[in-house]
Amino acid sequence: MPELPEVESVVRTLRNGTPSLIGARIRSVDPVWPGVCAHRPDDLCLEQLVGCRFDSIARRGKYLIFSLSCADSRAHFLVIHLRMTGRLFLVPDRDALQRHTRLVLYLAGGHALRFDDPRKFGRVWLTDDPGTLTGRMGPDALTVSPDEFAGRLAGYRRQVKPLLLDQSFVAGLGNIYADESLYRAGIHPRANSADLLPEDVRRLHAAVTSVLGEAVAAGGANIDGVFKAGSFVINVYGREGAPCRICGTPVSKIRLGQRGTHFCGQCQPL
DNA sequence: CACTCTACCTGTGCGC
DNA sequence: TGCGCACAGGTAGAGT
Repeated sequence: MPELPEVESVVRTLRNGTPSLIGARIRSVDPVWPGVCAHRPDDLCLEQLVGCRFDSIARRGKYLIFSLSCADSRAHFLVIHLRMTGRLFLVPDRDALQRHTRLVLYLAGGHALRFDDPRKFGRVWLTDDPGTLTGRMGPDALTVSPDEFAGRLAGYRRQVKPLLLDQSFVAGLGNIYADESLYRAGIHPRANSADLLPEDVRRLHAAVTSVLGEAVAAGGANIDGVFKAGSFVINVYGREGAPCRICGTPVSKIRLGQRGTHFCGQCQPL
């Protein structure tokens, strides 16, 4: 399940890996599963990608934003959201499509950018204005300052876990890192944001940015071998009943805002 | 505004 | 063994 650290890892691999996607020109497009393209009314068609060149790659929350140079010399952006199970990689263009391949962009030079996604939740957009997708998002959760975090939080009166998941509050946290951040901060997921003390808010901000920063540095998470890519150690997510690594109390699991929520009742009192 | 529910999907893992 | 079903969750949108 790609959240901010996993998406950042994809960005860095595509940008700095060998080969790099930067500078590559799109030779042809194979929309293996056409539903992968969200295609809102003002969006462009994927066929218009042919001939475009990748100039740069950025991340905004969990969105990947590819800046393109195209023949019509207008600014085009390919935007991709991996959602739950999407994966993106550069492969030799002779590589066989996989069962869950949804889109292939064949590049000049013998490689292809392939998008695989078993659950078909992931989407791509081709647009002149990525702000139509990311405009309402809050600041990036990896780099938000303590003051901005506290200032924005003060505008809400909500359960803190669903608030952390709200991309218009801060962008990039998903279910796993929201639980991990609250655990590190020692804050109960059901706590109301308006009841947090200034020191709680400061600790929560530090937890969010440090958890994400460490996960980025580790190349993502490692959940009992489910995520093989990274080595970030998970403390509560998916560990219901297992002993808290701090106090030994069995990790609790509840449902909060329709989401599985994991925490230590001892270390995160309400 | 805060919240709840539903829809979108399919692989996994459980109970029977 | 095989069947059925709950479950996982990011986001949008509708409803309370």
